[in-house]
Amino acid sequence: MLENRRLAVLRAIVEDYVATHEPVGSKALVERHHLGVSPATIRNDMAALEEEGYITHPHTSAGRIPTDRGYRLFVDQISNVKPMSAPERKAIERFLGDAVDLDDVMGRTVRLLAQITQQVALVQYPSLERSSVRHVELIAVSDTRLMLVVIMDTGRVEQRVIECAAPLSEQVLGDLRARLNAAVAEKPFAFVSDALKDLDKGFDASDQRLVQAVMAAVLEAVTERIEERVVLGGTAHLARYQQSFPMAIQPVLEALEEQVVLLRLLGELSIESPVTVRIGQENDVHGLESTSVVTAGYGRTDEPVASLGVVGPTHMDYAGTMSAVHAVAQYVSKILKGQ
Amino acid sequence: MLENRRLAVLRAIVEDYVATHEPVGSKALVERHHLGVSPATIRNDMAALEEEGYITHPHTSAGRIPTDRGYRLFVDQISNVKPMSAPERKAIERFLGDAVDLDDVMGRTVRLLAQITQQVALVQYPSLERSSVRHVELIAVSDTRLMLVVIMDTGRVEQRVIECAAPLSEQVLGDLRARLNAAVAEKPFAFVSDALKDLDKGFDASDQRLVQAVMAAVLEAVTERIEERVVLGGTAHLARYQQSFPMAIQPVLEALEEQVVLLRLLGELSIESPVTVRIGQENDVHGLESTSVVTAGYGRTDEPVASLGVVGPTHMDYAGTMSAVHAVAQYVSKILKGQ
DNA sequence: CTTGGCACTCTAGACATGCGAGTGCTAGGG
DNA sequence: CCCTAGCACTCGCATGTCTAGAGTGCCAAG
Repeated sequence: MLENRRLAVLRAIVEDYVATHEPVGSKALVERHHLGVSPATIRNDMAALEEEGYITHPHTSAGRIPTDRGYRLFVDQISNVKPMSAPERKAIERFLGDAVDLDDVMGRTVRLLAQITQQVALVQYPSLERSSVRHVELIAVSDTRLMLVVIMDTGRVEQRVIECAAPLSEQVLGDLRARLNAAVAEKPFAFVSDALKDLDKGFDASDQRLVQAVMAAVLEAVTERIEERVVLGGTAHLARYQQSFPMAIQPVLEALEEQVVLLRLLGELSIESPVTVRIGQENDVHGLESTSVVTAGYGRTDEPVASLGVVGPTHMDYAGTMSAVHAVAQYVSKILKGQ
Repeated sequence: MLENRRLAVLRAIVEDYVATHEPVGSKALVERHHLGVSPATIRNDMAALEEEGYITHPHTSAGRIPTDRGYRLFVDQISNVKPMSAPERKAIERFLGDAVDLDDVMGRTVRLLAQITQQVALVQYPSLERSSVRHVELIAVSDTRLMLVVIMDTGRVEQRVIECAAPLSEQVLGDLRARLNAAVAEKPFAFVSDALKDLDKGFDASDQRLVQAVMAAVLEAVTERIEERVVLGGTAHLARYQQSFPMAIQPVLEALEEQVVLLRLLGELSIESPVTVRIGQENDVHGLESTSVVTAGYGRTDEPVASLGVVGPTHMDYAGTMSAVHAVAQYVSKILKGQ
């Protein structure tokens, strides 16, 4: 009973603070939320909550605001991720469904997510997937530089540049191209390594080095954790926060420009929950200590291979954001499966 | 003589204001710049300059700041774009030279430009270029959806999705793929239209619609003003301005998220000058009325086909920014030619 | 045309002050 | 044992006032 009310008080504080962005006092609390007790009682509870580290004072004569720890407890209480309304769902599906290719899907997704949550949206794509090689192309870009293009089943395309010691002969190139395609075309990624094994046998000794370099590049293109793109959108929403808030957006913008940082943010997903939330200091990323990150996995198959999410102030609407992220992740997966 | 000094005064005002970001008064002017006259004289000149609309007062008892028109006059006076130092040039060349593909070149360029100018950098690429088709690939992504991939000589790749009314037959697809490649491979873009003209003749009447759709898509991929990517970097620098300045960055960030806006910004280049500068209101783009944009063209050939630039506050260091933009554009062109 | 002087204007910063929101504590009631 | 009411206290914030200083505009003299 007692513990229950304390939780309710914490929840009320978080909700009010998220809504108003102003420290919330005991009197305002009992007025807005119909807790059946007096302000004085609330004050006692508040003192206890503060003792336990869930809320703080900006200064003595101000109301309370939640700490990171408070938000964490609050978020953990949110069990039921409320679904989106039917018209919302329809709009999302239509908007994403119009996309023409993967880049477009991702571009639309990031805009959609930023729009819905009114925060900065991130989408990472594509992680390595089960698919096969469609076609391999070799292009001589100059005397000693070769461009390798690998087209995947999915329509994804990888490019590599290969430096050659000796000038390239068009004949050898044509030969190599033909054999490469014969060997790897339609092969799933997992078998490419095998398929390439004996490819260099049929070539002159003088061309061996080139052939092996190309083979290595092809293998790298399909097996290595290849270029992961991250797109982001809605950075303008950052500006809104700091109008009413003493949060420096410069370090946030800086962090958001680092691909590596973004990949790390999006990389670690929790297993048990469909939506991962990292609050304030829980992000050990320089510049994002005073923001929260909400992410979810998505993918063509049932186990997620890539992830998307949003970055916002710690005083965000967690329930709404979490459901939006979850919903968008699901719809993107659906779209990808449909293709 | 008189006119000369007025210009000198304007220049001095701009320089001081750019350096300090504070309204500059008559006394400070004569102290810092050794104009051989007294503050009172400067005051008269200032009054004249204000009359002509080159400078203003924030309020009666404050110093003067340049207007957009003042900056314009100032910029037009800058004739000699000062070159970069030798070590700087070396560093630039090395940094850009390490790039592995076009995406990488552009990613590096945008970071470099943002780093040098300490402003927001934009790079647009690639505009339509004189090159030819290397290979065309058709992939059935589902029963009724077809993905078209066109690989260019340059290594650039375009993708299109084609919807088909009837289910696809693998036979027809293979046939079409072979004929397409025979027809367009190695053809410069300009001749693709011709080469495709009679391609649909050899197919069954039932497949005509599909074939024509594919032909149209190929043509579109190579001739239409195809997807122009714009990358941007250094948005964190925006935050710095507004710390010391009452400029809202939200509309700027919003504008920078619109691809269309960016393309328009980068699209219009002046012909006579290697570097284009648009100051304040000269950008008729919503959100960028209080910023200046400095752009330059670049490209594989001598006539520029794409452009890059920076967006910054109107009180930027024009001379430095212009030379940086110019230099980077040149080095990018050089790298592209070298490939 | 330039210069020095002078009166005037306006802002930024310092300082004082009253208000009000909010707290903590203590004594009393269910 | 927990809740409630009341009360004194603390502080930040907004407001108002004042002053110093920077800068201007104008005028008369060189």
